[in-house]
Amino acid sequence: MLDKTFDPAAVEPRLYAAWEASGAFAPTDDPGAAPFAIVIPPPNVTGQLHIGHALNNTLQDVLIRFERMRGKAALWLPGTDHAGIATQMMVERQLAESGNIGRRELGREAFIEKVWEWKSRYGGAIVQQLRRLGASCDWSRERFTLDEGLSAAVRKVFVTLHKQGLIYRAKRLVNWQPQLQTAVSDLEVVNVEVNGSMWRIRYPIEGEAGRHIVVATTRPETMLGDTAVAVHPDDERYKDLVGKQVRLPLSDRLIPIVADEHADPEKGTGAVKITPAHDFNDFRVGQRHDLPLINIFTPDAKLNDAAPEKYRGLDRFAARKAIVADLEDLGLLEGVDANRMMVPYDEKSKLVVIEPYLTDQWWVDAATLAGPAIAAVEQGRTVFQPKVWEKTYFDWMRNIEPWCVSRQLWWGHRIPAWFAPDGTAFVEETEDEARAAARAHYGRDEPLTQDEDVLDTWFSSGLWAFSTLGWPNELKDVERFYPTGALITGFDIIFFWVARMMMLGLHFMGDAPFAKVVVNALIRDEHGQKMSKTKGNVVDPLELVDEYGADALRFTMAALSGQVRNISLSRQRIEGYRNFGTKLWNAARFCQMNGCERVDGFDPATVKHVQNRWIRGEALKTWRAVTDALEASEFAAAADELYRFVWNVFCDWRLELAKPVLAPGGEAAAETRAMTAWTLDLVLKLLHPMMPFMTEELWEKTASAGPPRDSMLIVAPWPQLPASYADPEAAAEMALVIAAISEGRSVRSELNVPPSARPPLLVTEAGPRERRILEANTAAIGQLLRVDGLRFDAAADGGAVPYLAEGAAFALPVAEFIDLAAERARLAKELAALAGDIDRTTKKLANPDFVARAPEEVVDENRERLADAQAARERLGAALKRLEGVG
RNA sequence: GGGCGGCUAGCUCAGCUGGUCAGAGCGCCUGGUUUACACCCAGGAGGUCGGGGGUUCGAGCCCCUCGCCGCCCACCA
Repeated sequence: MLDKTFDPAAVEPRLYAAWEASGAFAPTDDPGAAPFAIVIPPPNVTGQLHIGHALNNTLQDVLIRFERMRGKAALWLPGTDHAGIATQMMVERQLAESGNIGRRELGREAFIEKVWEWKSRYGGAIVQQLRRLGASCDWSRERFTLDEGLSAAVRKVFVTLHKQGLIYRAKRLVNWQPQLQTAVSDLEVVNVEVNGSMWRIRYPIEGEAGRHIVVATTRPETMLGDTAVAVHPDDERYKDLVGKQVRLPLSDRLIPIVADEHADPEKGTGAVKITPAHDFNDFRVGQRHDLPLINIFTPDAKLNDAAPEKYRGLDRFAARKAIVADLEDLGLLEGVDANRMMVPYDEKSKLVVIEPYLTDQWWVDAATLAGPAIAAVEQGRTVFQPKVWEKTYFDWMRNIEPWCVSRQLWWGHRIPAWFAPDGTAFVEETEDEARAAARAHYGRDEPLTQDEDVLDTWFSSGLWAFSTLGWPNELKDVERFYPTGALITGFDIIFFWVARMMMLGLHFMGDAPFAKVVVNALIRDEHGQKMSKTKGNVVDPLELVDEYGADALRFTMAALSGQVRNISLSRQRIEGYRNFGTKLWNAARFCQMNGCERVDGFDPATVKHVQNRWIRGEALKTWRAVTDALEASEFAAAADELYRFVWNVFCDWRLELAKPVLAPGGEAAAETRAMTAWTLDLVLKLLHPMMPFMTEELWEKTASAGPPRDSMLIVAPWPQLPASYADPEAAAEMALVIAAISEGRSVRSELNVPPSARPPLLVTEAGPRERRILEANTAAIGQLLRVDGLRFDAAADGGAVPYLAEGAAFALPVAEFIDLAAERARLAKELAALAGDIDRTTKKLANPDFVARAPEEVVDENRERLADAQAARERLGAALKRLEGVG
């Protein structure tokens, strides 16, 4: 006998181990099986499972379990990302905390050794946590972005793109992270609005004593690198100054006043200082006017030797203070205003201000690669779900900038470029090849040194969809599983990851890496607030698994996944779905107690009893809805349908109505038992992708009753139900029964009580309402109610049609009439509602426009509704009158 | 500055191509425990679908407009 509740803590580890040991997670070798692969969005090795992972990986698992049951060669390929910056920062911080020497003192090799050490110790955490969720990944293929195979892919891609001219080295302004002293990409910069100041500074005009031009700036320290002042060509105020020079304060350099469209007469003073080495706009202005670039910063953003001596070595913010003070002393500070402004911060720490900085870096020509990636989505070869994200994708892709892929870090893929003493770079997959290339170039051996830099983490994850399958060395699985079936991921990495996978996948494989991108919303707390450590509203998915079980969390994730932008998660919600599991568990328990065992060779097509024909049709509908929903990756729709079917159809009605049928001596009892067991089995299968543990457990627990199970549920075939299972007649009849019973209060609680033990009955007379209930329903609930006036007429098919003689005495459960006043009020209210309905419909039908112009079926529908309402009014009116008599 | 999304019961949200669309879960109120389930059952209260205009025989659902809220992008001195 099943316990009263399911005990996830006891069951989950055991079942997971059994699944894993059985090899069920690996794709079948059956050559006839259609391949279906999902590559996991690789979490950072340093990561801990958060609620977003729980959502994302639950959906992937639902999908992969579904496709596996459907007989496909389903592969869910797991792995982790080395996460260059994040991991390096974390290990560095730990070194600092434990009082070790820093990275630089340690040296590159020793430091990387430390990181690997750290990875081997803690890197397994997140994959273990995925197992707790029930993720059915093929762990035998687990990958890491720094694995040798994936590194080979990185080298090959880099070299190929370089040879194709799509990767190049260039000296440009980059987003410089001065603390880590590395370049970062545009995406790794976040702009934050802060309170700043705008200083107005007088730049004296050379040769016109006492005259000056006032420039406005939020970053006065950069004036040390100014090489011009720009004004708009049409700006009358400054027209005569164009071509003249100013004497740059503090530096005492002469710089020109140039006319450039960039200067906006509306902004600041209309005159803008130009610092080409420290501002992206000024860089472009500088190029137009052939201005020199003066870099005034060291890599850690202190002033360098290009600055006047007194400022050298000062941090940029200290320098700002000093410069403002000095300007004030010189009487060159015209004023200062408070200013709300956007300041670029480092996306990871959100603490370090990013500095535009002139360096040599490697760039990917993203605009060229973006073309096919845009076309693939335009042509629908890859679709985003929900579709609104396509616009985001297009907007970014169509305005894409060159991608800076080099990072001045140690943890990552070292760039396969070797420099000769003259600075020439030889980009090859191996040092030997580089050497050979150099020899060919120079006609002799030259000493080569490899580029110190590593690649952006997203460069290697951009290859994930095919590098994990073995490319470039082993193509068997690439051929089999690429393109993958679907990518399920969060919207926050559409640019970082999805876009790059599209570009690189199309370029190297010729095909988009996935047919569909399912984009998840961001999970927030129950009030729609973003989860954050400072707010203290972060929920740990593993705690939720401990508390409610993995199935409850998974089902919650699936059910909430329909929310497009934000998902509000509350414990109540999870509790509700945990309760759903318990409900199913108890339904199974009920089946067990009532001997509803699977019967060998049982064919639902042959059932006779109306309830059984009905539930067969309902099961068909649900099977279809769930299958369609999962096929369309509409996880929420599948979850809702199953919730509704299990609770509101199977438990509320099927099992309740079956109770009298299952009573000893019931004619249809055997058939009903078999049908109930069959339905439960179907539910277990349909629910398995979302609630794998409980369903597998029930599958196992019901194995001994009936014919033996041939396999675990995880590899059980997805059901195939014939359309002929539908039975409109039974559906109509049962709809009537359900409606009738619904009208009678407490009838359903009566169903729980054996006839002999029912409470006292009140004898009354049959009226239209009671007749309707009983006549519609005799077969199903006849034995519930003691009926004296029940008669039977011969039916055309030889059966018997029950009817209630007018005025016959009959009995209803006393609860039905226990509160006559309430019943009267209810009827009165219903009548009022009907009156409104009748009124509205009558008016509608009286409207000639409506009758003439609305579709025929709509008009007919309204006519029917009116007739029904009028009939109901009569019926209810009579019932009310009768009740008044009784009261 | 540009773009996108949202504003539907106390809360969190469903409502697909305009014609039972005014819904669900939770919360709240009332009543109910002899053997599937109190993680339960039966019932109830509660919304002029952000405001205003328009199109239509008919609009949460289409158009215009206003108002909030959120997100993304952007070089604004």
